[in-house]
Amino acid sequence: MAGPGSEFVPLVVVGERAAYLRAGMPCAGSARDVLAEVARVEAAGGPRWVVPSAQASLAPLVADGLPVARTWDLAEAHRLLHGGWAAHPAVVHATLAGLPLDGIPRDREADLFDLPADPLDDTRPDDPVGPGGYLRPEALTLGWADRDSRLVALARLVGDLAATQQQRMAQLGPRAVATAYSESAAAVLCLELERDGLPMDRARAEALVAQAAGPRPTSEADAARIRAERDARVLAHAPGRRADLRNPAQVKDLLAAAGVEVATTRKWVLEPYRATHPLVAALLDWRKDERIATTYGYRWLDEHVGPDDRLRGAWTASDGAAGRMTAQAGLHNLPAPLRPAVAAQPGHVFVRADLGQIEPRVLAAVSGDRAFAEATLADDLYAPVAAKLRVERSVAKIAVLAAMYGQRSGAAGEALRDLQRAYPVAMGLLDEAYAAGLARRPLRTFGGRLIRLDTALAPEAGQGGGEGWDAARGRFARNAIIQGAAAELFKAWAATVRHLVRPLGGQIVLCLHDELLVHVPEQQAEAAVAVLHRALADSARRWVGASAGVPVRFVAEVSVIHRWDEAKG
DNA sequence: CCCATGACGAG
DNA sequence: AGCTCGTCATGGGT
Repeated sequence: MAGPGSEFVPLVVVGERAAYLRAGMPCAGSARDVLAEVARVEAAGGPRWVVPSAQASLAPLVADGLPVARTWDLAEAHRLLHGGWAAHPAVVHATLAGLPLDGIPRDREADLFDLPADPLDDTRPDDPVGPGGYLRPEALTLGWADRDSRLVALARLVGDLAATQQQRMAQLGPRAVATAYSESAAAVLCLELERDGLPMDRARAEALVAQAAGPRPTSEADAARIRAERDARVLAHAPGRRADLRNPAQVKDLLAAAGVEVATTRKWVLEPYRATHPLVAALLDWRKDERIATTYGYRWLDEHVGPDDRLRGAWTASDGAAGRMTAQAGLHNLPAPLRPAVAAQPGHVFVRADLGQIEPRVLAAVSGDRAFAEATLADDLYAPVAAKLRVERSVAKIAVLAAMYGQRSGAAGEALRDLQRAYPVAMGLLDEAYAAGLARRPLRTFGGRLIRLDTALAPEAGQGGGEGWDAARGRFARNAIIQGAAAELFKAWAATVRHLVRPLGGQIVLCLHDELLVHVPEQQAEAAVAVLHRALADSARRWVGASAGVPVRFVAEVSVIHRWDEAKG
């Protein structure tokens, strides 16, 4: 008896029409009817729904609150297999058919007029693949898919494409297939994150914005006055001079007149001068406030925090580089001073969990370095590394990070050489990645994601650039295999947590590279804490899988809080 | 109006 | 340290 999810069911939604194909039997019709049927099938222990993308096919189901459990996402699978971000169905199809991408036909009409076609027009064939072998540009519009037979043909094609992708994944190994599952789940999670938003304390947010940006302006003129006052507090330290603080060149001159000569006015350049002249300190503080005033101010609140006090932004499951999740509306770069405004709803708490020392632990896993894997058994991985290298912990930490990210400056020198001797397998993997970057040779992450280096950081392939760009590409490659693998483990963890907290009435409300924020009724807090730990153990074990010579330990710090700033800094 | 750049927030 | 992302403001081009 096949378990849930072992059955693959292609599902396509085009405007108001939809179709799926189960065991060769089509179900097609109005989107409302078909999706109601999908919900019933899902509730009865669903199959794995094969979709062109979660965004295109599952958005209406997610909007209705259906917790779609298992999917195969053609777009995410494509990004995994072939790298980059472009994953339109036409791109997926052409790639799998071995056709050049620059031959993909464009149909302006389909873009502009997404309307049902004339029902008497029977001149167009029912094959979604056109005469040139490419997917018809109009195939995913109602202009073409306006009748059941065509929707079913489309679903059949989607199923075939997924089958081909699976074969290619399987050639990469079982881990790549598992990664395709969790990447697909992440794409659904992205829709849920966007639907549910991040709970906010609006009054607190307004107060925090006011602290940095002043009171809410009542008019354009009022706004200008407040801005001028903010500027004046900096310019007071440079009497007799005028400068536009938003113009780096003028700021540079202003600083020079005060005796502070800098090449650029970047924060990390100025920071050392903070104490040398009060102007520098005032300027740096001004920039902090200005950031909140312009980017995270009242307009941001009004635009992105809904009437239900939830902060919402669009999410993507994988960026074009190493495959991390991204979010808009400032969800991934909320300034620390605003974090107290992220607050659980009454009767609820946040369970916050973040992965400790995730990148070196991932390095141990993906390299299979036995000695380094042994170090992961410690709560603090750098302690055993320091002991082995006979150096201070801080030195060991800098050396490990330098190895992973390709530091050029600084003095990690001798420790780096010792690191090479102590953990040759892990360091060798990093060196291979660096070499691949130099040679523009593509890489794959542990989970099978293709890291393309022919286009990355290339001014123009072949010409120019020089050593600076080559080395930058090397560092990018070195970092991508770690960052990318960490993103895969993170998403596998998140997908597991998503399933396990639902019965508790909980939901993931934020994903932050190595951190999960789960919103849960307070009486379920302890259960959720246990879930987060268990989910990590399970997903890490599945993810590391057969390569486990020595087990690699992953750890999560989990805390129950009411406001986001409560847990450790 | 588009686009590159500088600056900075987060991990 | 090094890498990724998103966002805003400026200023040089069209």
